[in-house]
Amino acid sequence: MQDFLTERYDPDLIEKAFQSDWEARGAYRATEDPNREKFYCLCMFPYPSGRLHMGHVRNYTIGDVIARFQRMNGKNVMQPMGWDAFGLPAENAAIENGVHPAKWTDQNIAYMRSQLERLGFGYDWQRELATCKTEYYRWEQWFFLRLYEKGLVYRSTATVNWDPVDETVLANEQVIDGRGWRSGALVERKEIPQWFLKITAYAEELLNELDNLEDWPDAVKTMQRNWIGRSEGLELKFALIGLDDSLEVFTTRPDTLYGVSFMAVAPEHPLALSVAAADDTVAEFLNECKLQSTTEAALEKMEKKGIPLGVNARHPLTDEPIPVYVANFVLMSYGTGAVMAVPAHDQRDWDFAKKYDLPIRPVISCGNGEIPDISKRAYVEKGNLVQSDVHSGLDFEDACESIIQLMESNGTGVRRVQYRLRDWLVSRQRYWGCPIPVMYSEDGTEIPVSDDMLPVALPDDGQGTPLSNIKEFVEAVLPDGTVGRRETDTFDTFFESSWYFSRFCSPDQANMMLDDRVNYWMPVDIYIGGVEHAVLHLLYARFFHKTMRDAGLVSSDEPFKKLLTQGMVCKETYYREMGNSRRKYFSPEEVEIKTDSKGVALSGVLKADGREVDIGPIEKMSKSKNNGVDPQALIEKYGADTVRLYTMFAAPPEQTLEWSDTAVEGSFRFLKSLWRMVFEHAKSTNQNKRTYKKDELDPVLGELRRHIHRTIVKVTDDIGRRYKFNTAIAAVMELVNHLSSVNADDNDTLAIKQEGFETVCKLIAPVVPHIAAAIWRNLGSQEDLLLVGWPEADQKALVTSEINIVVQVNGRKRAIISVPVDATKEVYESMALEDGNVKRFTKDQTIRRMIVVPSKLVNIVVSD
RNA sequence: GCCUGGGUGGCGGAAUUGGUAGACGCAACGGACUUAAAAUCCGUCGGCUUAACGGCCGUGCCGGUUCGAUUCCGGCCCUAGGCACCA
Repeated sequence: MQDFLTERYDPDLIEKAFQSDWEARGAYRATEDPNREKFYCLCMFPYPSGRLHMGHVRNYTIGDVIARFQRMNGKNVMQPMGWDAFGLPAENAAIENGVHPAKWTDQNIAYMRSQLERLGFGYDWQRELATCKTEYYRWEQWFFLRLYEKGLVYRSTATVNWDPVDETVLANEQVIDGRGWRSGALVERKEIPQWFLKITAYAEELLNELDNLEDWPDAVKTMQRNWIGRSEGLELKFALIGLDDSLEVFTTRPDTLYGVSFMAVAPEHPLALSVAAADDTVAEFLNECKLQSTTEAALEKMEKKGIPLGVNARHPLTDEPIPVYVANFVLMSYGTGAVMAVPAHDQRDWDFAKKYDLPIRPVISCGNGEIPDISKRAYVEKGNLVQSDVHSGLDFEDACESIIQLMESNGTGVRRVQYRLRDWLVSRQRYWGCPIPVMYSEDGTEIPVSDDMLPVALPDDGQGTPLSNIKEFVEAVLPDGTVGRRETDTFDTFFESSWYFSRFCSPDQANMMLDDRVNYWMPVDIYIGGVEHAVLHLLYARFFHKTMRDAGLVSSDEPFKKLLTQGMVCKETYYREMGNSRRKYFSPEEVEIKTDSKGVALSGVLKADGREVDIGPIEKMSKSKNNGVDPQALIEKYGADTVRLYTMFAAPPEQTLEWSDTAVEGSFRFLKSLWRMVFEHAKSTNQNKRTYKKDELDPVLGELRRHIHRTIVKVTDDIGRRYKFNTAIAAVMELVNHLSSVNADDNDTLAIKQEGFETVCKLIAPVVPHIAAAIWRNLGSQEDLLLVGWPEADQKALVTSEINIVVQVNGRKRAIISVPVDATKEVYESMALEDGNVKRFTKDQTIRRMIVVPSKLVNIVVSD
């Protein structure tokens, strides 16, 4: 390996030299070793979209910093990388460019792998996997069959977005303003049979075990709790007058039962469908509902509408007739698909009742026992019951208890725990996914594919068309020799991403899904990825892991010990209005920004035509907003270390990072000047190691050495405990500034500076491994920086005799004084009172109190 | 609409357990070097005020708790992410 003793910092040369050295040595290969403490460091694997984006760079740099830090601290580190390779974009590319999804995906993987290598990430590439390969997905087909055997899989109907022109199912993102993105046709809701996984069977455990995930962010745990949405209440039947049937509803407010003034069912509810069969007005309303979006957000935001079904239910306590409506805001997929409405005590019911002039009957009193004012809005607080027959006067708890018991005793109701969480719909009507291993006989009977027929491989000739169009795939010979048809749905890609972290432990295992090695590495010690995955991916992965545990494949209860949710990478958007509320977005490279003297962006001009563009809000870098900054260009201009340093320095990992091109320059400048300083230093020491006597340093060098060791403490804590890489880097910069300000060339100074630079090397090695390794050599060390341990602070160097404390008068800072470290409370007080500026503010005043916080401050409370 | 975050100088951010608001960096401005530019180096840098020491105001807005609040509590505004077929 060459030396790098040049004055000029040449990142390209250095980085490529070390990267090929690491590769040749297999420096990041991980092997199981029961005698060493393992550390499994994992970043969410990427979708191979074509090129890395800044979100990837940020994500993987965070992971690499942590992995390198843990390695230097003696852990047996495993950091793998793979590809979440099934998904929609590959199908779109196939349709648009005529290239097969597999080929498109493989090309993307090859290019993106080269980008990751160029960034110097310490991955064990021998463990690389891609979910679109049969070696991977055959095992999830195998495991699906185990779940099928256990009854955790079932088939049922569910709503999809249906494009009536293209006759195809659309993803939510393919529906734009209610129309299909290619055909432009109005999209309809359609019910089709699909496969589900019974995640609700694990709802209780998924909820309870959140309490044990100490190293997960509270925000994520709260989101998952709310998503699971456990609630206790009453499920009860309202008999339908004149029909031999009843309507089941669930309520968390049984105490408001006497206030029910109407009922509402979802448009897909059997009752609504049967009425519609004979009633054109209702049928028309249901058709209208069919044009509504299938997303919950859209359903909640739209105008609440309903129509009476001409059917009445009987109130189970008062026997009164209650009108039944069909309403567009009731979700068939939540609860029973029907609700009882209490307009006096629920705002949405109140709005609906006002609109359709339905009775609003208060049954809950305010604090003082009075009937609340419900003329302007619903009264949603809890309180004592009124106008509720024998239950009047009871409080919330007693009323619920008493009403539930009454309903249970007469057989119209039952106490129930309800979850908001719905079963996981795993079917997708797509080509580029893992085929669901089921066949059907002529009469429609499900026949699971037998293990020895696995994998059910994707046919090669699909070009983004659904599997149902490929005759050779659909037709299959059943075990009894007759011809049946294959299931043509493929799995949701969350299926693949729910267990890849376990497969990384035994990626080469050809005979089993997982082997013993999984229990050495799992659980993942730290899992790093975007906050946008806080609920779906992370909940599915937890669920899947538990089903694997119950199948005896893994021994841990939870897959991820610590979770670090990384913030988005954002950037300004540039666009022009194109009419009918459509916008055309321009990429940052296409736009020139004019700023005022303070650097605030005033206007943007499109380079191509010189005309102005609108500057939009700062948003997550995305294809649709065309506001991505290409990391490749930055790597080529500044090198990987600068890109890594900037992304770690600009913001703490959890926070959104607003991209700034100019600030990158600052990170490059820091590395350049560090390089030059070490070069100058190496020249003046002539590569001779110097020693010094710790006890005989002059005060300036003593302070410098204290700073070196204080920085070790700070950086160790910032990276190892706080995961605040930005402040760790700031602390190193401060130390470097200090080192550069000491310019003598006597023996002691050079020796302390040597100690300082060596420390800087080790402290920044996780962030900028290439330059750190090169500088390390320039400092004259023959050891390999990868094998050098993390520095330890010399406690003796940290000792100081005096400390600065703040003196406040009535909570306002008036002075900073220096006190001996071992000063008593009395010394603090008398020294504080002696200060000149403090005296100005205490003169002619009476001292009421003195608050002393040792080694921090003294607050003198005075008054006239 | 619901759930979860965030709001601090011109900008990114710091202040770790309620104890010095603005570390570190970017931009800007002034100066040195240079034929010139770039690069580099030195200095200034929240607002108002003061000859200076210093003082007053200031962490989205309104209110509260406290000797002391960017930090805790209540209400409001703005903003980002998620909302089950983007991954």
